[in-house]
Amino acid sequence: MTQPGIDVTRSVGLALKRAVTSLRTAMDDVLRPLGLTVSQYACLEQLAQRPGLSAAALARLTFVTRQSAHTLLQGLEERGLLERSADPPSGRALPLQLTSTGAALLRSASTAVAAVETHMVSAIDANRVDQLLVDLDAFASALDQEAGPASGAQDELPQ
Amino acid sequence: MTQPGIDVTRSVGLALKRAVTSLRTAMDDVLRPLGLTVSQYACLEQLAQRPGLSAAALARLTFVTRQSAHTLLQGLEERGLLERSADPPSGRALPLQLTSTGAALLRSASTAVAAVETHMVSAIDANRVDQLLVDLDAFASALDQEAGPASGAQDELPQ
DNA sequence: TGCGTCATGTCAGCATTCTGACATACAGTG
DNA sequence: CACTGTATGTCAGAATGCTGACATGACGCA
Repeated sequence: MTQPGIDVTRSVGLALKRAVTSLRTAMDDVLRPLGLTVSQYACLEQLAQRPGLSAAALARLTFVTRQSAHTLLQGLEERGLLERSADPPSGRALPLQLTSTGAALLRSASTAVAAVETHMVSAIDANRVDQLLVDLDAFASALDQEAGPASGAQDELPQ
Repeated sequence: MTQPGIDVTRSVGLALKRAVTSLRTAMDDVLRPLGLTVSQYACLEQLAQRPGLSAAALARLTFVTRQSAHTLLQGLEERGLLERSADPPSGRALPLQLTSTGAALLRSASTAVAAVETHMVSAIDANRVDQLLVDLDAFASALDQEAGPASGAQDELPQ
């Protein structure tokens, strides 16, 4: 029973999972009144910061497949929160952009999500936040390089 | 565009998600040759450390619903990796335990997973690991209390 | 010009996990 | 003993995300 080193009480992986699960639940709770899921919010947020993104590019940024992004975007488009330019400027990629309705909804969502994140972050010493970000990023980088490219999604990010 | 505070480059939530996504992918990669998913591995691991657990208790420990655990356990039982005592000692709870086959497979899985986690953790200064665990735990606790009980799963953990 | 490759959008099917619901078994209370 | 409450196991359906596959448009190259 004394295996290599899976002490549950000090597994970083488990601690990460717990934190993410709690965060996701909390975000779900504040986004539900707005009729958004966490994935949908992530899409809107990215789209606001990078208008004209294609669906495939958006998928990479939100760490899902472009198929998943496709169905998700369909729902958002039907609700009038975003629109896709009818004219493909270059290849097949259709630039996406928020409608004014979508932008307004995103503002509410951003405020709510920011409150959740602020509350979470306030649970630790402010001086450690920056270091924490660096460490988490180091984790992702270490794991991604190990497994070869295309770890988070099916392609590299285009930057 | 200058909203409350959703600077993507320094969002703790996003950093957490990236790290967890990368970790999950890496674990999937090493567990796939063994025919296990991350969820299945988590079940086996918990079961090895706490033999006699009921399915519902296992669900709480692995942060899923007992319905999900049920279907997952069915698969593991059919593969002969675990067995449930036919006699309910008390209520309806059927104690679960690993078979020797399951224990052997878990040993391989544990070794593989430990290697992934070790590799991830080695990306940061060893002195910060303990603090990181404390901080992540503080995140989860802060979020859980906010949203009321029953955040991670549908019930509190029985400890 | 024609062909191979790649990225994208899209459809279909499958897997996983969730919510909802129901039956059962025990504990507590009258 | 009967009634209520709680915990568990289990089934059914829906939601979400994945893999696989295909068609299309752009680009590089002979």
